[in-house]
Amino acid sequence: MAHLIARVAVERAGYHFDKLYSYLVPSRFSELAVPGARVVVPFGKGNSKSVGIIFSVEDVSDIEKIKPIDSFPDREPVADERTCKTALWLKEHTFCTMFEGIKAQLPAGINLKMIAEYRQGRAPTEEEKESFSAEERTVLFCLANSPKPVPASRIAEILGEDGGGVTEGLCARGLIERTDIASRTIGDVSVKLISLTDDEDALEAYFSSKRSPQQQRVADLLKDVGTASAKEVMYFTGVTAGVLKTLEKNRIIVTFEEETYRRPAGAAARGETPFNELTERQKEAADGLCELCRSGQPAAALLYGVTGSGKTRVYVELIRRALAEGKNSIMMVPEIALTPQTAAMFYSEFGDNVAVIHSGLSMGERTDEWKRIRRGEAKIALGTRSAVFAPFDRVGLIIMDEEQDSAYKSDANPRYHARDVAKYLAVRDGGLLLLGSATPSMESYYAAEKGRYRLFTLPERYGKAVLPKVSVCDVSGVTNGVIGDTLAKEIKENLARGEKTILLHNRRGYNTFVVCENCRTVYTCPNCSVSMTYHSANGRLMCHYCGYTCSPDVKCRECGSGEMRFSGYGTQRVEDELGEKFPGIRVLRMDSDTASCRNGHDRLLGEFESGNYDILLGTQMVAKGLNFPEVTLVGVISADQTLYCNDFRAYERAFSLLTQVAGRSGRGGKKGRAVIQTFTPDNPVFELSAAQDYTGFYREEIVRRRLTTYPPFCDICEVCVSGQQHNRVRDCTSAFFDLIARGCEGEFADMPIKVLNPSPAGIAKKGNRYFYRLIIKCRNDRQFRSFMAGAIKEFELDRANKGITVSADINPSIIL
DNA sequence: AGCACGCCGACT
DNA sequence: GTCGGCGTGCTC
Repeated sequence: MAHLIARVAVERAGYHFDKLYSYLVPSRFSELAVPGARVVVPFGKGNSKSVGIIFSVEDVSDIEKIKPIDSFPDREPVADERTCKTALWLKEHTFCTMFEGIKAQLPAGINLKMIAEYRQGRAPTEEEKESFSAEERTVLFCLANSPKPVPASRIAEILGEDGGGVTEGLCARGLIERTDIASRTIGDVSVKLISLTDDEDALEAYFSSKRSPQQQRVADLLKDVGTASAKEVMYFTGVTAGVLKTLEKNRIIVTFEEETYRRPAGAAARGETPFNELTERQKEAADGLCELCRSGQPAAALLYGVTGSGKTRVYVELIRRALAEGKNSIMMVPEIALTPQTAAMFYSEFGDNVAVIHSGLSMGERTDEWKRIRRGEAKIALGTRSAVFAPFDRVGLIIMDEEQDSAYKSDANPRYHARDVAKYLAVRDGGLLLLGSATPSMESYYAAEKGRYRLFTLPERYGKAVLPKVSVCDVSGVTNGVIGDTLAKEIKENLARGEKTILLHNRRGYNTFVVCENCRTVYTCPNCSVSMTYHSANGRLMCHYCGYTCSPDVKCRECGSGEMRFSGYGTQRVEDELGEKFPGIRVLRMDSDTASCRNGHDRLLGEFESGNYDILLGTQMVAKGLNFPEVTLVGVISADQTLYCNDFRAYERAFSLLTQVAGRSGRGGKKGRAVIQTFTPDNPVFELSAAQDYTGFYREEIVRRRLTTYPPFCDICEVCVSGQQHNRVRDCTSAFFDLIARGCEGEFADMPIKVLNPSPAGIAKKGNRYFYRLIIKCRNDRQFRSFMAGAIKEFELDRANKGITVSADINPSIIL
């Protein structure tokens, strides 16, 4: 007799034992068992429940050792065969598990987690009643008084930190019973936001009597910033969730789930008509690209257009033509550029044909948009990196704007690059992949040069806009602050004329480090190997990596001296300096401290655009994608951290950043200026970016890359090893190094590969975990990937490496 | 990772 | 003679 068997990718399978597991399909589920369907299955010795995805279904006669599927949580499958295939592709290329490969393609929030619930079991005997511990009594009492099963998290809450040993013991004796159920996770999508109550009288009344300094700090912070996420509030004030709960109970703070931006209704977005006729050059590019797209053959093209040349105009034209032919399009932009304005622009052009995939959408909205694509109701997906997984059955056109942007590379499992996924899809569906940029990545321009991508160029700025005048200033002599004479003069001039200025500074906080006057030791975070930053907003020292905060009254850990000097400039201190040097100046500061509540970013930009501000001061986030015609001056406080950060892509990134920043200035009719401060004004990067001379930069940089053998002349594979104990992590990294060396001898002897010596990662300790890494120069082909997959499995299987985590990242965006 | 099985030492 | 240590192997 034949039995229906499902081959399932199981969530709880680790990389080295990740494969399809067979499960019996009970006959009542036979209709539901199709590829892409989600299932709950027993897994492992303890048969604890795990979520899984069916990859295939088959008939088998021998069902020995095969466990049955527990249940189907959904009415219809969440994925399909193509999703499964792409998952296998992701596994091959990024060393993730099949389930992780599936999960990456589903909208966040659709995910199920298995959680344990407890209910009362048999009645205890008299002797047992005598012998219960206090904790056991608590648990039993709680379950006896609850009509519904109690989730494990609740029990953990009641018992404090524990919960594990106690419940297990009771379970084993049958006094309580455990069930695993699938529950929708919500936490990762919606954000709990907090603000102070509107009732000012109640607020005053509450704080008129003495309250704990923790509560006071929370109130002060919220007075300062208005609204912040619960996480941020804890981050800034160093209080725990309990304090927030108390305040909520007393109605001093209100909490709410963030309502993110809704789909703007139709064309109501902006009054202007954004799209004029195509220029001659734009038309040429659009025609050529359209032809590639129409061919139905896989193709890749690079659209290189200087800032302000109207690349977006070409994208829209292409999408319009693709749509006319009934083809689906994916339009990707870097996270920072996906603003409600961008979305509104596409809605007004394409109406309901657009689905937006954005981390800012609520779980429901995101799933809805995803479903509209799946049902074929939307033919254009607009979004960030994850939009590459828009569930079209076939995609004709994929556009990546600012393709060099590092946001297209995922730095969590699966560590994919959207560009690589897009290539895979273009080949699969016979589509066109279009990469657009004013400063293409070295890899892409090289490919275009070699003829692997078709190259299209937009060499002129659109309309009347002219290149800004760029001054590069040596600030090595500047002692009173970080704003040099030239920049100060230009700011003053802009103030006098009533024109707006953008200032870029890459460090947040007030003082970027604290150092002992006596022994010169920098005060670092106890959990991470980074210096503590002083924040004036809350008067505390903060770690920007793990969120640890403490009072600024610290003593040196080395010599015990209390003489600590606060030093280094963050955005908060620059803000102060501006206030001192230009009395009455109106500064809007934008960094992750002020912009990290959900719509903070958009809100601040809106305020700058409409509000009465003279200067927008911020970190990276002010540099990209902004388009304010009124801005006539852009200043970079220091270009040196970007330029000299020891990453082989530092020059490329600096060039891109400076070119974009300079391109911000003078977008309207007026001529713009840019001031770039540095200690090394002679670096050729400055002159090249000032002239917006990308090809000049490319020609210099490509020589350097060739000489030092870096991409595009090889691929980089970063193996990251981490764990709790420093010594073990170091030793296991060497072990991995040896393992690779041994592996290279036999079947892989002819593989081009160069393994650099193991070294501590740039930030060697993060949140009490130590990180080491190995850099491998290689050629990312099938042979190398199968070699690495084998090496990782062997490493994980070896008991000597127990408790150590290893991950491999091909062409990571940043090597620090 | 997480769990059960099994083979050795310390204890009743 | 038994309880429990953790080394070893497997996950349908």
